Amino acid sequence: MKFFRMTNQREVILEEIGRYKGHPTADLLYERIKKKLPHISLATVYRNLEILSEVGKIRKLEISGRQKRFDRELKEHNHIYCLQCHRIDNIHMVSEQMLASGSEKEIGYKISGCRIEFFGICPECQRKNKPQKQNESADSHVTCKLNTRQREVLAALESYTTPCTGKDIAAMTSLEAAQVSCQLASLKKKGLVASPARWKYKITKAGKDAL
Amino acid sequence: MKFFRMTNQREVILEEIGRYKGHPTADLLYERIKKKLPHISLATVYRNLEILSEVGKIRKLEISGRQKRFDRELKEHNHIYCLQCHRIDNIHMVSEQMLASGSEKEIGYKISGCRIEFFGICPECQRKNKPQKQNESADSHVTCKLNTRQREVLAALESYTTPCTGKDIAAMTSLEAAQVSCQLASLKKKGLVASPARWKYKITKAGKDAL
DNA sequence: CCTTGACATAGTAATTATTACTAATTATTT
DNA sequence: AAATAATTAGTAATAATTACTATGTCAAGG
Ligand SMILES: [Mn+2]
Ligand SMILES: [Mn+2]
Ligand SMILES: [Zn+2]
Ligand SMILES: [Zn+2]
Repeated sequence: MKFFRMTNQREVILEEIGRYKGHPTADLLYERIKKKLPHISLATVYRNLEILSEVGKIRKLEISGRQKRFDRELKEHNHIYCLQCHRIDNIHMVSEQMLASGSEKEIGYKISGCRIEFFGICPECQRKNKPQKQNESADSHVTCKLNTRQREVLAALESYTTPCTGKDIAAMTSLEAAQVSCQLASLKKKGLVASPARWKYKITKAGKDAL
Repeated sequence: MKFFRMTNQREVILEEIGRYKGHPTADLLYERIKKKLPHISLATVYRNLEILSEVGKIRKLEISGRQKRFDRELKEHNHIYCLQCHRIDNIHMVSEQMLASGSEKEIGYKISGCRIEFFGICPECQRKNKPQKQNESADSHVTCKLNTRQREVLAALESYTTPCTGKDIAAMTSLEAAQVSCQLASLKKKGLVASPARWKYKITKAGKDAL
């Protein structure tokens, strides 16, 4: 494992976040830190803000579509931001209560919405994470049924909701039309694609599983 | 008001989002649209995705710290994304229910968290939005009590939680130390800053209001 | 028809925030 | 002290998005 050194730069960065009320951006902090460490580099500030948030000394705040911000407050809390001036304030209630009650008065915001994002590990990634020992066997075992061309065709089909033609697929992939129709035929035989209408193809449940 | 023309480019963009299952990014859509309109420009795709989401024909999805994505589904729903591969899926329950019940099985994600962001208009912006007619009077009325130097000093003080010295403020602003101490004295007389200890200054409630 | 002005476009340049790279520096372990 | 590991400043590069510019399209109104 990697050893974490509390360097002078890191101490000053931490101190400056602590001194600052609110949710400063990396460049704002840089401007301030420069006053104390005139030779520090912006890259150092960025790198250390990242590292400090990884080791849990600060929190990284990623508000959608905006610059990252950093937070000295480690207690669990949510945030509210202004659509107009983009300032960010703390909020200490949970969503439902919040929206229901008239407690918006408390912080003075006129609330127009709320974005909720869950995150975690998707089924595919969970599957990918499991096998660690059988590197080569896994590869040869799973792919023995699908060659790269078939896989490419299947992947292309998977991303469409409506049935599409071989030409469509050829356009989406690096394959030629002839190659595509050849692969489609073979995939259809295996039951991985279906043809709801002449020249129209669509991935099947089995096809999705095979991917 | 601005007139919205449904151009060919816009039709193709809309159609391609509709055909695509999931939450495509601008560049992915561009790659596909190019197959149909080889001369379209990436800037046109970006511009129109923005406009189409403004007029409500699609939804813009801004997942924190990542590329924007677009969604043909207009019904109200939330999203879940994978920390590892960054794929995004729909989710149709509300936060609390979701986390409580074991319904994560349903979508197969291993949920590790949830980000909640409220947004709206902050008190300051609400205030700023009100006066529209008295442009010049507002300016002269509010600022008659605070000159730019005082305002600068006050703003610097406001952003600190701990009391700080005149030197601190001088470092943060474009002002010289002498100027700062002169302004601090005058601000203190007006009750806009307090001095909890010799050489240490701190903004007062009145000072915050004056800003 | 022909002009006028609003809207849109392709192509490109510029911007912004962030990350990657590199050689030098500093701290830690042997 | 020498070897190793972590960190740094400075700079280059990247990625996504937006701004700019000259050109093109279209729908009235005379
Ligand atoms: Mn906070
Ligand atoms: Mn969706
Ligand atoms: Zn995943
Ligand atoms: Zn605001």
